[in-house]
Formats: sequence, C-alpha cells, structure tokens
Amino acid sequence: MTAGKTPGMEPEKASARLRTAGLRPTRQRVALADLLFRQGDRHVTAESLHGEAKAVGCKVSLATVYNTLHQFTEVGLLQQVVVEAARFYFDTNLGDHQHFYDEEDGALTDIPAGTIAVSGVPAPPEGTQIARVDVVVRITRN
Amino acid sequence: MTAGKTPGMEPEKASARLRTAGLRPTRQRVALADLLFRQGDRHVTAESLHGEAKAVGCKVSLATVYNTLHQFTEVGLLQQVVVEAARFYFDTNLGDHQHFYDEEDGALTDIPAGTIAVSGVPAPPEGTQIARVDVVVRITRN
DNA sequence: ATAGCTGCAAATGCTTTGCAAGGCC
DNA sequence: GGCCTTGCAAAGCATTTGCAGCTAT
Repeated sequence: MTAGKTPGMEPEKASARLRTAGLRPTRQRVALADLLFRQGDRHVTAESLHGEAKAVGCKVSLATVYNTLHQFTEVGLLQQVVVEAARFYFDTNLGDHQHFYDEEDGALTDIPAGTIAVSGVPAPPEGTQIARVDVVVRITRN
Repeated sequence: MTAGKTPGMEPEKASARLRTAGLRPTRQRVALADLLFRQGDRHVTAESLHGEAKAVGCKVSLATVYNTLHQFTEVGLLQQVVVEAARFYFDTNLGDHQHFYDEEDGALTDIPAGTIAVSGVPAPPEGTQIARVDVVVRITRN
C-alpha cells in the first residue's frame, strides 16, 4: 500500500497553477489539480474524481471535491458542461429551434427555427447515430 | 372567480389530440393538454404547470403532472429542453469546443474547436449579453 | 496568529416509485 | 370487467450547507 504518499509526480506544477489562480495550494487541491491536469483533456464528475482520488490513496471528502471543482471553475481552470436536466423544462414548440437561457432568472426564450445554423457536425462515433443537436445561448444581465 | 368550472373552452380539441397520440383522454390529461396547447409556443416545468392547473381549479397531483409531461414527450407532443445540470460534468479543455453526449451511458466526448460552426445567433434580449453558446450533439446506439 | 480549508452529517430540492383506489372503454 | 391512471407519501440522488477542527502562510 502506498497510502499516505504523494499521489502525483508533479505536484509542483499543480501548486504553481493554483497559486497563479489565487488559490491556496492545500494538499487536497494539489492532489485534485494533479489528477485533473496531468493527463490531456478530460471530463469528470465530482464522484468520478472523488473515486480517482481515493484510488491513488488521497483522502478527500466528497464535499471538498465539490468545493474544489467549483472553485477551479470560477477561476477559469475548468469549464462546466451541461447535458442532463436538473429541472425539466418542456417546450410545446416541436420545431427545430434553439433557446436563449437566462442563467439568472431561469427564463427560457425561443429562437425561431431557421435563425441559427449549425454546420460541420462530425460523424458520430461508430455504432451511434445523432439523436439531435441542442444549442443553448446562455445570457446574463449587463 | 371561476374555480370549479371546466378550465378550458376547447377540451374537445385536446381530447382528440390525445386520442390521436394513443393516450386515454382522462380529465387530468385533457386539462393539462388544454393549458399547454391552447396558447402558442410555451415553456413549462412540472411545477409551473401544476401551479397553473391549480389556478384554474383543476385538481391534479404533482406526480401526475410529471407522468403526463413525460408521456406527452414520449408521444411527440412536447420536447424537453436541457439547460440546468443535474449532474455536474467538468471539462479540463477550456477551448471553444463542443461535445457528443451518449444519453445511454452518459459518456461525454470532445468535438475539437473549429469543427462545428454556429452562425446566425441573434442579438440577445435587451439588457443581456451572451455568456456562451453551448452545443451538445446527443447520440444514441444504433 | 489568523484567515481560509476541510470533513462530517444533516438538509435541500426536484424527481421517481410503490401501491391502493378510482376512472375510461 | 379489466386495464390504465391517479394520488399520496415515502424514497432516491446529486448537490449544498453549517459548523467544529485543522492548516498554510
């Protein structure tokens, strides 16, 4: 067992990145940053990252993983991807249209079909087909 | 106050629509369909529709509203719109790229920046600005 | 020394489920 | 009559919160 050892081999890089972002490089944050950024582009959820941390012997609570992911997002180290509905919105407009979504008040506004064009959609991975292409234009108040 | 009266004035139309879709036109479904489809395009959540139903004096349980909205969606009377994250996915790729999302296993795959182009995005409503434009290509297994 | 972090457990909010009673064909 | 629906209350899940104790600077 290697529990207790530093999980990564380049914690300094992670530390520096955190410092630059204005975050205190705590053991937990360094370990999570190391997991996130050592490998190339990747997608994680709070749970999956928590699992990885445990797997490399780093004790972190799930709550801290959530905090850390949000902090990293705030300082621009990560991006969030929205693909599953937390709250279900239903639309009586069945056409192939898109939406403005006001993140502050949750308001949804139609963008009529034919206004927005999406081009260059690549072929889907083998064995799959495109069910639909969702476009959400997120807006905020000035 | 008109509480207690039939909420809609064209329940027959709603009834017919339900029958065509293969759904039994129960009092609750007719009332909800009537609320949904009488007016033009609209967006609702389970809660907002439940509130409307109560407001016009129709007793429906929230569970039934959920069931009904899902059934309507299955038969193509409604479309779901995904704008809020139920489960948070975080991406270490900060570029302006898009994603394939496999609805069956939850897998997320990057579509490299520069592959997809979105054109014709209209000006945002007054007093707002575009924070970002999300594109999700939803795929299913063949 | 001290402001900031972490971890635990309880709480939250939306959605789903199980099951008995009721309604539509 | 028989199968589908409804309604209630309890359960489920991911995420958030409150607070006491710990830690980096």
